[in-house]
Amino acid sequence: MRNTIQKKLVYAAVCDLNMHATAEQVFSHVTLTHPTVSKATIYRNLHQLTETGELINIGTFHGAAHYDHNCHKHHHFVCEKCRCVHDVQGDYSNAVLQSLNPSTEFDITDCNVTFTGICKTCEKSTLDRSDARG
Amino acid sequence: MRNTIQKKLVYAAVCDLNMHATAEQVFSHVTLTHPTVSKATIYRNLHQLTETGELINIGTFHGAAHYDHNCHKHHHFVCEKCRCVHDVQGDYSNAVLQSLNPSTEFDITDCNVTFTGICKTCEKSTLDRSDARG
DNA sequence: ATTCTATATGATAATCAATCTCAATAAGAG
DNA sequence: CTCTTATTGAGATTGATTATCATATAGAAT
Repeated sequence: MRNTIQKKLVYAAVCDLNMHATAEQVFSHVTLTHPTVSKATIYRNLHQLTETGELINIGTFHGAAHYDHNCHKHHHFVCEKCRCVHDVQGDYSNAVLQSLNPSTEFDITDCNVTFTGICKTCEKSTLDRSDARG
Repeated sequence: MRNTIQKKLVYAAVCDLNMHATAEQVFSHVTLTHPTVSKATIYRNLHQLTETGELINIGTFHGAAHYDHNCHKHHHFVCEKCRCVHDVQGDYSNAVLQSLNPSTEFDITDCNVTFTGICKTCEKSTLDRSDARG
């Protein structure tokens, strides 16, 4: 595994963008200063950095994956309207895993807890619109 | 909302395929007997049936969505190798939600708990391969 | 510093899942 | 049976990601 400048740029972008960036956002950010970096390189490095544990891949169930450089245990909230991603502090995975009956069909090694709902921004804009209607 | 034969076929396919089918699998199954049904119709009806609560959309974080006709509260296990989906009985969402500190940034209305690991089939084939190597 | 070689890159095509478009069809109310 | 409107089929389109492959380069060995 080589420490290329592209890899450093990808990692730096996820940090600079301050949490939860998509591959597309990383691509835009990197190409601002290094216009020749390929999108494939962005994806390849996001993968590699995830495998080495330097980044976390946040699956959101719909659309693009988001990436997080905050690798201490925590969870995420995904807004069902705008699909923005926010941190939820705490570690609920272990509690769930400990209360789980062991399965004979498969070896459960982890559990993903993702919170959903509506973020304050979307909630506010909904209220604004219903106000406007009467 | 009309009760078209296509909608019945889609629902029946998810049941016949016995849990966790993808849109693609539903399409293949339906077109066995009704070759003219369009893929768009499969997707449209899977959506509609999910909205009415007759089906559940199982997000797996990677690849296609799976659909489940078992609508009583339960969770899912996703194998990280073959990405097969299995049921995990119980309802851990409420327990997690109740132990959660209320957020001021967003209204959390639900939480998704998905278990990951390696299924017995994949585990066995891994062992077989390492046996073969020595 | 120079050479070497496997890994990484850039450009782009290909794939995969899902959605959109729109004329034609058909549920189901009247 | 008629009418209205939701639904359909076919295929184009989008969006996210992966694959391909000749070229470039990181880093180890000289």
